[in-house]
Amino acid sequence: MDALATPSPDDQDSDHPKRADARRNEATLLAAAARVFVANGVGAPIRQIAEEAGVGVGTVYRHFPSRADLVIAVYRHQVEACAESGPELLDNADSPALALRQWIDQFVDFLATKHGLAEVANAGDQSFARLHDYFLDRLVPVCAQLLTAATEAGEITVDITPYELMRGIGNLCIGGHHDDRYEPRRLIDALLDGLQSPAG
Amino acid sequence: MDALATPSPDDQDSDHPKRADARRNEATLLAAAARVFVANGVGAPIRQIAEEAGVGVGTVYRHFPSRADLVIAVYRHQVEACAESGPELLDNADSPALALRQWIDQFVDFLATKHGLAEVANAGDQSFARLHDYFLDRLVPVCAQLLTAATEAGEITVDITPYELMRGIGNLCIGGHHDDRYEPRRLIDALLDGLQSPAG
DNA sequence: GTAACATACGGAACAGTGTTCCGGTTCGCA
DNA sequence: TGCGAACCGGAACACTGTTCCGTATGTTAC
Repeated sequence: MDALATPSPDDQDSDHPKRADARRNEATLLAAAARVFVANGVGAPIRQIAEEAGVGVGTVYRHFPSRADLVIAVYRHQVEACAESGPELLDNADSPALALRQWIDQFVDFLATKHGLAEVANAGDQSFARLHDYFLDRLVPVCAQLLTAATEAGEITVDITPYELMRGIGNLCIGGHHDDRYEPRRLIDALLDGLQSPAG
Repeated sequence: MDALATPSPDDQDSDHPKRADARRNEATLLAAAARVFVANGVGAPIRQIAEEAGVGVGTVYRHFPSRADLVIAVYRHQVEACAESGPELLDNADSPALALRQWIDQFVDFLATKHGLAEVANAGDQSFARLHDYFLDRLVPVCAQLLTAATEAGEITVDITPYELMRGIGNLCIGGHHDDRYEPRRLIDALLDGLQSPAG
């Protein structure tokens, strides 16, 4: 769980606060990475991010030991927002199943707008294991809550684990950009229909 | 289309038949690649395949200009078999929808047993574009036939293109091994249920 | 203000991979 | 047997991730 505790800009409140230049560089790196990710996807070379930030590669690795840590840091806010919107949607929607659909829709939006994020977060790529885990640890519980509510309301009739559902959604989003013939949302809708169908 | 015509062991019947050593090496390479793919997945280093075959890397590239060509050659028979079984299943099954399900089940079997094939065939990996195209060119028409039949029989009520369905199935299979918590088939079943559900 | 120390920086260097290229070898044919 | 074409092997290049260490900088104590 807390293996996922990633350095956030404001946890240098220990005995030895970070040096000013270090804090500055971390912020610069986050901004540079965000720009590069938008332009070239989350798989962009580390060197490119270092150059964009005007620092050496060593500095990148010191702040973010793995590329996954960098990606997590860049998208942390959005993932948190997504996680927090779950209970909210559950309270406000007309039905739990609807809330689940809205929540998933939001998640798909997030994945779709991040060039290559789904590919890398869900595929077996070992170097992104931490990213994979972060997404799952943060979002599966939320998904579980929505899924349970929908099941208890009798709206979801098929047995499926929250983990599987999240994986499935993530997988379906792979390649959703740069191919007009493939629109993940249609399949995701069908999948959710299937979970609600009494056919079994 | 025929941009996918891949060198098969027996198309040197042109004016300049391949030399004996070349033919021998191609066969050796195919066998070696098959072994390495099973052991280390289809993403294994080219050097490893060359070593396993006892040839230089240059030889690998001469016979198979891209890694995708090698993968295609290794799995060609199975893909062909899958493609050919489509019409057969349609003839023999109780209903078109059932035939579609059986066909997809077979395809999933194929993907699941090939270590990392789904990852590489469906993800955006540029160097595997030919593999992606081969799968699609060969299987989408078959899928289309089954899908059309099922739709005309009124068993499939949701609008979806064969291309999208194949992509979706392939995507869902990603990461299906080495993770007991994720069983693609459950989601694929749900997806197909969704396509059949009148809910829309 | 400055000395001394810890911290952080930059980028060279190493390792693994894909891909190309070419000198040398082998095959097939006359 | 001799010769040209086809083929082979692996060195060499390009690109990427990752580590390491001499140097520079910020921070603190005096």
